[in-house]
Amino acid sequence: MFIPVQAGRASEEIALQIEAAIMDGRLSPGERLPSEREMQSQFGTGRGVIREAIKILKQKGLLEVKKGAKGGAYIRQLDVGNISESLALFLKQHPVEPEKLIEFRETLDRTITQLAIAHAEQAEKDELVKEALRLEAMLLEDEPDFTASSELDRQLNIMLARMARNPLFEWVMHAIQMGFNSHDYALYEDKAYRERAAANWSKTAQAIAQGELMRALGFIGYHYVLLRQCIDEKATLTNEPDAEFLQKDEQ
Amino acid sequence: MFIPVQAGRASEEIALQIEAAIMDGRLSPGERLPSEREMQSQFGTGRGVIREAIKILKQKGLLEVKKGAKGGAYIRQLDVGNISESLALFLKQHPVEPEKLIEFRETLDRTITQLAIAHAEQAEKDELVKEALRLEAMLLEDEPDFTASSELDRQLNIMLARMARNPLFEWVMHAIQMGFNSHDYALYEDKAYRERAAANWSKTAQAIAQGELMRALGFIGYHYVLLRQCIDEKATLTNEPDAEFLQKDEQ
DNA sequence: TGCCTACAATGGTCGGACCAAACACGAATA
DNA sequence: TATTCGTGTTTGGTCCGACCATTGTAGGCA
Repeated sequence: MFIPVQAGRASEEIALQIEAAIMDGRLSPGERLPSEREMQSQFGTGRGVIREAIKILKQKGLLEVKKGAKGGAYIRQLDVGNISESLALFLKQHPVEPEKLIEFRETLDRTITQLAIAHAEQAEKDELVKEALRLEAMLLEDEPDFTASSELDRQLNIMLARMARNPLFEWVMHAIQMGFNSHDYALYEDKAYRERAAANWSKTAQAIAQGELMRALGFIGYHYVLLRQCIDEKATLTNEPDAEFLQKDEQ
Repeated sequence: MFIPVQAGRASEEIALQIEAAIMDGRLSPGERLPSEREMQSQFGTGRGVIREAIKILKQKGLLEVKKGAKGGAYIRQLDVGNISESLALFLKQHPVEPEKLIEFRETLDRTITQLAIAHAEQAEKDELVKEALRLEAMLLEDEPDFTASSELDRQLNIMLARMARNPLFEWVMHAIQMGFNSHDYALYEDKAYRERAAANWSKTAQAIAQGELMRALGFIGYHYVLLRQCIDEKATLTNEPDAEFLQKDEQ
């Protein structure tokens, strides 16, 4: 099945061979690779090289390694998690201005909304409304659970993306949702914004359910108006002179 | 209730430590990690573990490893390549229908075009026109170089994405371009399509350069009309050669 | 029948050895 | 003096053989 290697960078060569075997279906998700000691002799190389190759593929998300008897390297079905992770890593080194992220999210939302209205089943649209109302109720409580509501917000977005009936939008949305969960939920910290944003989510969902594209787009626009306002306010608050005072306070 | 912890895994622990050091700036791009043998004693572990940790980080794109004296592991500035790669990998395992890809690309192109017209410098727009004309000239030859023209087409797309002045669009476009380079260039194989598509690219670029949004969007629409036609034709040709005449009434 | 222990398979780690590439520096040469 | 050629040192790349830790299982024992 595998061809022995001799050139430099053997581990990468081996990783490529295994990756190819996975990609063209000679190995399918759930199956197990031979044990390290066995591959060692199949490839005609040392065990360290095999281990490094496995590490590479594991990092790529293609393999899952288990210890013990019946252990070994199992082929994994890739999920969006890996993309989200590398995106998050990238964004840590290349901070994107919040405005750029918002711009991206807004165009993404608008596109997805159009597609969702056109393609989704009525049942899904009703489900979206139901969940949006649930989020609204959750956020109107006196002591909202921020973790739960952020999670629900994320799920609403992903649900909407799925309704577009195009996996590419679903994946991009997923990656964005996982890549940064910081800015968006600033909106929910302030009571005034929270109530308006929640009500707006419900209205958006209802407009979608009724097939009212332009109204839905209007609500989406308002959501981002709110978000921009909210972030601006926070920025001026923390950049004001008394920020200095706050720092001293912390020491 | 409790989350199981995979004990051991020293290499991953080390990778995390180094990654943290990079992320919070204790190590900056361009700097060099200690040699493997040195880290071996610093971490109090075997050299194999260190090597596996380095492999992980290298795969993540955080390190670049060089051999020889003055070699070693250098901290790298991340680029979009890594994200594109993981997306491409994902897309290979989860094939999407061509129509879904086209739908995605079309909305992406339209959005990017709007932003590019609004944000790009005139010089960039003129450069785009110049390159589009170059592509057109290249494709009008009797014996076009498909590799070179596909590459130029890709670069035009990425150039346009960069003009949107939002790294997120650049990233998505990059990833898409790398993820599948198959369908799009079907357009260039047939002489009739090739000429129309090339001329259309030039017109699109010119409309962008002149700030004519609606005209540009029109040309983009036409590009995808052509692409869909072309793919349909190919599909019917390869699947049932006799049914060719059924598609004739389309134009 | 049901629990428990011993065993075998497998990944994880260690240390030492050697190879191969890349660079530095000095000697030999034009 | 400037250039070229070796030669040595540093460093990653590979191999080997041993041992440890975990895990599933089969067989023994109550």
